Amino acid sequence: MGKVEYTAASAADGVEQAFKMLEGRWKLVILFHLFGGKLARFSELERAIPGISQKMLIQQLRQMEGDGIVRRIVHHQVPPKVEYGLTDWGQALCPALDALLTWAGQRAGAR
Amino acid sequence: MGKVEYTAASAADGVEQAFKMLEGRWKLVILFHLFGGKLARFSELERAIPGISQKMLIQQLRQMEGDGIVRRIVHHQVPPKVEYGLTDWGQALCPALDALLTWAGQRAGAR
DNA sequence: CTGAATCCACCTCGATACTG
DNA sequence: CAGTATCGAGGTGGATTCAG
Repeated sequence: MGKVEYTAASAADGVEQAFKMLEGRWKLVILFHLFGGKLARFSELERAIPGISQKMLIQQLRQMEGDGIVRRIVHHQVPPKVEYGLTDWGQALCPALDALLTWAGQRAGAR
Repeated sequence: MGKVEYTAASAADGVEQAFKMLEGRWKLVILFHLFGGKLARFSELERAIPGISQKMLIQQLRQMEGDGIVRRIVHHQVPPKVEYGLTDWGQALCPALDALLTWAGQRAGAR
């Protein structure tokens, strides 16, 4: 494929869209609980993330599902059982988040 | 250097703090206009970023200044002249933002 | 030119209670 | 267990006006 030139504006656009998908009080926290291909049930996440409400949990999950980051696995049975995991594209977030973590860490070292 | 173990919670914490510094409707856009060590005056940024208000511009700049991402260079003269640029730490953001851009790009390729 | 100060509409989030 | 419904407080961004 051809080389692509990014203007400041278009690059900002791309990153901004990516950012929007990860914005929200709880998305990152949820994401980290799902990294490594781990699956978690709704109630497991609820317990694993102190302070989150059901409303927020389901809302953030739904949005990320809509963005193609998270996948939802429904087991038709009683009592209901639903598991959440990352899509391949969701897993691909790791390096980016790692870079951010590195950046955050550089602050302490720099002063 | 020593190997560091991150729990899901602590990693989320670090990235979340980093994220908070970049959150906001305009910060990324501003950042991209400052990458590469470029300096820009207040009014230049205002013109370069259509749709932003003075309030937002100064607000986002101040916050990033407080976070140590942006530096403010004041030239004492009339008429007033103030330039903005990135700190070294701010420049170090590039790889992280690049990773995010890559990730965003992978979506189109995957489907 | 740079920036501070108001006023206001909107959206997000939290708490609570309820349903299949 | 998994999710929905509703209400209200607070924050955020936008427009406008004023000041050094």
